[in-house]
Order: sequence, then structure tokens, then C-alpha cells
Amino acid sequence: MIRPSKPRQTRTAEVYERIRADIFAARLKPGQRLKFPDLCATYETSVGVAREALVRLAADRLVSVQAHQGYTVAELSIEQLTDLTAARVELEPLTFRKAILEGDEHWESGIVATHHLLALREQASRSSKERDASWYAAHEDFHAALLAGCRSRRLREVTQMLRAEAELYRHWAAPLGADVKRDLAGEHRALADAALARDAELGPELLHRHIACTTEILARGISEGTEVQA
Amino acid sequence: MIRPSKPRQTRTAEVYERIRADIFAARLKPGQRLKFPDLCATYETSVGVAREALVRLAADRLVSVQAHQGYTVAELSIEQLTDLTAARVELEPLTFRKAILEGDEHWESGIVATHHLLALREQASRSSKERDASWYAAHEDFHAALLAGCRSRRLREVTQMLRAEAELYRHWAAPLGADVKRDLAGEHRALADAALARDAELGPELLHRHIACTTEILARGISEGTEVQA
DNA sequence: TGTCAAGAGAGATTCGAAAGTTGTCCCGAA
DNA sequence: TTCGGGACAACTTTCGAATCTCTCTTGACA
Repeated sequence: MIRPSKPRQTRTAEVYERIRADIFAARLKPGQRLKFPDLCATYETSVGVAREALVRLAADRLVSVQAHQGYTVAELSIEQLTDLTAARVELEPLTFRKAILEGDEHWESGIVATHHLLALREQASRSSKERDASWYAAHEDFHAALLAGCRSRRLREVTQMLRAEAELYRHWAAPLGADVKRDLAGEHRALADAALARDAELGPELLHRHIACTTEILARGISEGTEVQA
Repeated sequence: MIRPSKPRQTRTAEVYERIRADIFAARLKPGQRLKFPDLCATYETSVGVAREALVRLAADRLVSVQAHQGYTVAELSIEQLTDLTAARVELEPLTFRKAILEGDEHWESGIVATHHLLALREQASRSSKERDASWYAAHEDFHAALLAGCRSRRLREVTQMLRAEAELYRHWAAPLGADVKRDLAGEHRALADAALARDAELGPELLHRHIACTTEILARGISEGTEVQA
């Protein structure tokens, strides 16, 4: 081992991951311009690499691009959230339903495991304002585990891609939204129970409501607190 | 107007379009390696531009990439086709159903128009072996028109993305598949009729069968004629 | 005062070569 | 003959400067 660097992945992949993480962690704000001089300085890389990373992020719809005018972090808007939700309330329950029908024991164990972790995080943070990075991670892992049983890789990927996009809204709107009396922990438990009980009717239905309800709260949060911009 | 070139879009976009077209037109074959020296010569561009185009195509899953080993045109396999179909038979009827419920008059007129063109092409080419580029274009336009009524942009885009991927299989397997006695023109007419009749039950059901049937024929074609490789 | 054109500056895009990585082929030893 | 090591060659990845486009400002003219 003469080489101290990791030749496994490329520099582009690393920068892609870092920018992506920075977007989710709100270190890069919605609508913010991503100028190459800045990016190169921040991530210690060259224009070409930064460019390629942004192209990939644009494919994920996490950044938007306009020819000759550069890249910006994706804007948040109620229209976009509504459109995104319209797609998710159809797709995600559908994928979940297939997971319930097709999932194996390994899938079940994944649900049990991730739900356990999520439950712990939920006890730690009573209100949405107390949620930290570990809660978000556990939440995503749990939802990913629910869908993991679906055999069609593409269906999973497409569904996950839309989830990731929605994640942005969750991060930005959660601290704003009025904390309605919602039993989020209960909803998650119900989802896990339905999955383990292989209830292909109830599970998707619960997930549909779960998504729609979350969206409604987020939308309210966004329209109330438009001071999202820094 | 001093400039003879078109500064509207970037060179990357142009190369992306050309490579994409070449893949669909079978000038680039499944599994074929895409080496930068060759690409630069063929498309008269630099490495950076070619690279960026390939990154975008990889996001579309039209080419696959492995770090430090370059890019290749997406491989065709029955497993992939099966997975793709599993996703499409769920997604496409779903989007179609929403289109039927939400589509306006403009949507209807698009269906009538594209179906007319497709019908003309179908008269011209009796068997699948006679289909030319214009048939494929008309076929895609018609199916796109069916889905265009769905209000959720994302649902449309995701569905279209999977369609585009499946398109590759259609191009490669169609000349191979035994031409079973299938009334393709009739199926298309039935789809158009169901859409115009706003039958939200029949339409999606027909589309489901349409996709499943096509896949079955394609799969047979691929497994029979494995001499696809040049 | 309002409109329009030219110029300057900021920044996006493109290029071609340098640097790094992978796979291959050849040679020697067991 | 087979296996392991090492150098070569081809290619991918990365870089930073050169080129080009857009936007904003300035100033002239109606």
C-alpha cells in the first residue's frame, strides 16, 4: 500500500456526495447559486469535477440548471411539493404493496431493525423542532426498509428518488410547521405492523395517508414561514 | 446576428442528443464500449464535453458506467427487461388512469392527432420487420400523448423515462421476434377509444395488457436470437 | 424622462494536455 | 507447463487556462 489516497471511487463521486450531503444538511440553501469558483475552493477540486457532480445532481433534481447561467440548488415551492406529492402518494404505496406481497424474511428483519432505531430517536426528540440528523437518517432508513421488499429494482429506485427529493422539503419546512397533535411514532409503528402482518390493503393505505398528511403539514409550514431564505 | 452558431444550447446538450439518437438508431450497439478517443473523433468534440454527455446518459440508464473502466451502451438482458416491465405495468397504467381523469380537451386532441399518424404508419408497414424510424417515432408520440393528460409532471417524467428505456429493447428485439398474430393497430385504437371515452377502468387495463404482451414477445425474440451482438 | 446600444465584468463552457489507473503481455522461475 | 512479477500501453480521470455568453452598467439620443 504505497498510495495514501483511495483509488476506489473517483473524485467526482466524492464531490457529488459532499454537495448532496451539504444540500440535505442545509449548508447549501434552496435557490442558492452554485458558482464554480466557489465550489472549487470549497471542495478543493477543479471546474471539470465540480461540473460533473452538478450534472449528476441535476439528474436527481436536487439542483436545477439553465444553459449559460449556471446551477442553483433546487427551489422549494408549494407547486413543486404538490406535484411531488401527487406522484408519491401513487407510487410509494404501490411499491410498498409489492414489497408486502414479495418481501422475504430478510425484508421483515430490516423493518424490525430500522423501526427499533427510529423508535429510539423518536423518544429522544419529542417535537419536530428537536429532530437532529440522526432522526432524519433513521426515518429515511425505516422508509427505505419498508420498500426494500419490492423485487423490481427500478420501481424501488424511482420511488426512492422521489423520496429523496421530498426529503429536502422535510428538512426545510419541519422547523417551521406548527406541530399539530400528530402521533408520528404511532403511524410508523402501524406501518411496520401492517408490513409484518402482510396486510397488502392496510399497509399501502396507511402509507398513502402518512405521505399526504406530512405534505399538508409541510405545505402549511412553507406558506406560513416564507422567511426560509437566509 | 454575427454568430453563425446557435448559442442557445450548449455543445454538451448537442452531443448528448446525438449519442442518444445513435443509441436508439442502433448505430451504437448494446454493450459497446464508448471510448473517449473515439467519441471525440466521431462527434468532433473534447473529452470534457463527451464525458458530461455520458454522465447525463448514465442518469437516463441508457449507458452504464464503472469507475476507471469507462462507459458502455446499456446491456440488454431478459432480467433487465423483466424488471423494467414489472415497473412499467404498474406505473404506466397508473399514469394513464390519472390522465383519463384529469386530461383536458387539448389532451384529447393530442391523442386523436397522434393516433391518426400512427394508424397511417401501421398501414404502411404490415409486419414488425417493415417498421422504420417513422413508425417508432409515431408510436412513441402516441403513447406519450396518452400519458400527457396526467397533471403531475413528475409522474409523467418518471413514466416516460422507463418507456424510453424499454424503447431500446423494442428496437433490438422487434426484428427478431416471431410475428405472432397480433392486432397491434387494434390495440392502439382501443387505447385511444378508451381514453376518449374517459373509461378509467378499461383504459389502464388495456395498457397493462398492451405492455405485458409486448414484453412477452420481445423476451421471446431476445432469447431466440441471441446473435444480437454484432 | 424614457429607450436603446455599446462596453465591461462576472462567470459558464470548452479545450487539450498532464496525471493516474487498469488490464495485458512478456519473461523468468518453479 | 503453470504461476507470479513487472513493465508497457491504452484509457480514464483531473486540471487550469482560454474562449465564449450573459448580465448589468453607463451614456448617448429621442
